[in-house]
Amino acid sequence: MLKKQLIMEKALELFSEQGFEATSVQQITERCGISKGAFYLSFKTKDELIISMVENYLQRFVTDVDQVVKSSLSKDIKLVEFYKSIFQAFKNHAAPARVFFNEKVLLSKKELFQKIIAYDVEMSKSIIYMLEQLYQDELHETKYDVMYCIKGFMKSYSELFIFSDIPLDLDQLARSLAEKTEIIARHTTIPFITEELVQLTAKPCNEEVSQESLLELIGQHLDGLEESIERESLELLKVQIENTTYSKPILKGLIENLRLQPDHRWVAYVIAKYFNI
Amino acid sequence: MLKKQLIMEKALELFSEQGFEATSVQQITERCGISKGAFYLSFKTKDELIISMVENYLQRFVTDVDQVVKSSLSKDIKLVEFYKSIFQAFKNHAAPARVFFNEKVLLSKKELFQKIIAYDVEMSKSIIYMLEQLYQDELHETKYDVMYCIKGFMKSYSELFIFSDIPLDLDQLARSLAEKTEIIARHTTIPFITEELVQLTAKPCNEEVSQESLLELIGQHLDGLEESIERESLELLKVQIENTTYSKPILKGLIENLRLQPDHRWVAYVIAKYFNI
DNA sequence: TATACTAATGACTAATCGGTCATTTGTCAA
DNA sequence: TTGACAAATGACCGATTAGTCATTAGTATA
Repeated sequence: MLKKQLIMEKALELFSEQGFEATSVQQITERCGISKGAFYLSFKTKDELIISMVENYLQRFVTDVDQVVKSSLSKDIKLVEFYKSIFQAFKNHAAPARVFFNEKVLLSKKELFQKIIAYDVEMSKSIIYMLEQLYQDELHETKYDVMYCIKGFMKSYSELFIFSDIPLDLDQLARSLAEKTEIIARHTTIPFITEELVQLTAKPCNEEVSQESLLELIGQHLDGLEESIERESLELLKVQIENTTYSKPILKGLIENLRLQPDHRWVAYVIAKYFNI
Repeated sequence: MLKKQLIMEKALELFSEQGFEATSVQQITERCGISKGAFYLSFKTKDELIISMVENYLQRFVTDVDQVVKSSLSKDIKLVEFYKSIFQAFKNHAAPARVFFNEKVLLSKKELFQKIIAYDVEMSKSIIYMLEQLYQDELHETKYDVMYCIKGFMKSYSELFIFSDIPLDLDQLARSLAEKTEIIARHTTIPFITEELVQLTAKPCNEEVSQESLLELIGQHLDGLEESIERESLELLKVQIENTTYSKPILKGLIENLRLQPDHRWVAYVIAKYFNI
């Protein structure tokens, strides 16, 4: 789908310049050099466009970071590489960052809110994974606080990339923040963020996932999905939802199959939530 | 002006629910129980409303914090009280916080952008004042980094108040963050944020680079720069600024020569901006 | 060349927007 | 009761919006 990509790119430019609500479909199609009708061949509504964009760009950001975290880099340099990859991403993709990290209008649309939260949770998990790897048992109660600090560093320092194009030394920035993280991790004694708190913020809308809406979501995903492990997993899960049979480990495995493919991460997240996994 | 206050309050509710662009004047007047005409007796335009609101709420937030900073509290407790006042404000005024700290659509309106930046600068100044008071000469080069960390803590932890209404122990939060700040201040050795950088972000980025200031900057760089490709490039560029002769590709090449050397990256950036390259 | 089919168009609609202004309502002193 | 003045109204305006659909253009097959 080349057309879809083109629209997303140009729309991104406009959203980052003017904001989502203030940008009209007309403007988007003009910048693409296509007709208004052509837009609606690619996306059913304007909302569908922004949803696709969130999936496209946030997905990439989160998985990029996760890749560094899960890489075989030595402990000495992992933290530095972690920060370097994050700010490299902010530098190269300042426009999407501006839109998705700042435009919280998006949060008034429930579906998007959930999705953005979900990606934030993914990011948190990556960071926690890294911290456990780096410090193992040294961090007990302060693990989640260190995670919050890291996210704070990201938020604060990323503004340098988002609101200006001053040339910055990424290496030094990464080393500087790695040192700060190290210091915080080694010396903090007063915890505040508990595991319980993290779980609470992960699902602020304690809205239950209804069986009906979940089956519909799965139906949509199955459409236009060719024969594959993912399809089979999804079909098995669908049966499972209608009539419980398998045990938790099997379910978890099936969901994990889906999670590997970026396109299915969201549906995997929702199913996991439904089964409380 | 009671009517003005009423409108601002109700508008704030709606903005925090739906965002600025997505909220119509009609909706505001309906919630206020007044007519559309009455709205325009208080505010000339919808934009004037949001500007007034920014002034009203951000003003209060910044001055509240500044009051604590400038107070006669002892060093031991000042940091804790600083954080307590900040999160107290976030707790009590979650709605304005949601609007003004997250809705960066506002930034597409130039006048507002400048104003919000101005308040951010005020906040930074308060924090720096506090750090100088607390640590005096102990912090040399890392002063601005500590300030960025504090702002990062604020951004990260404030989400707990903005996106949920979980009951939280403000005292422990403040003590926890005060400890983190203390640790960072005492142990950081690798600085990243320089005074120059802070001044740059304080200025609106669209500012034209004047020929005069540019020549001065180049002059500074030429001093203490021995004979080299970089020096020659810089001298050629200096001549070029005073009297255009070369074509764009040549200029770009000369600037590129400078960019390779970290020390000259900044001057390269400014020159590129001057020539619109 | 004729046919069949998809991709693309842009005039069109109904709704909504920010903003205006002739008119009505409410409140005084005389 | 009247007249004068300000406060408040809401029908109305032109512009703009998201979204539709009859029509046309382009392309592949027969």
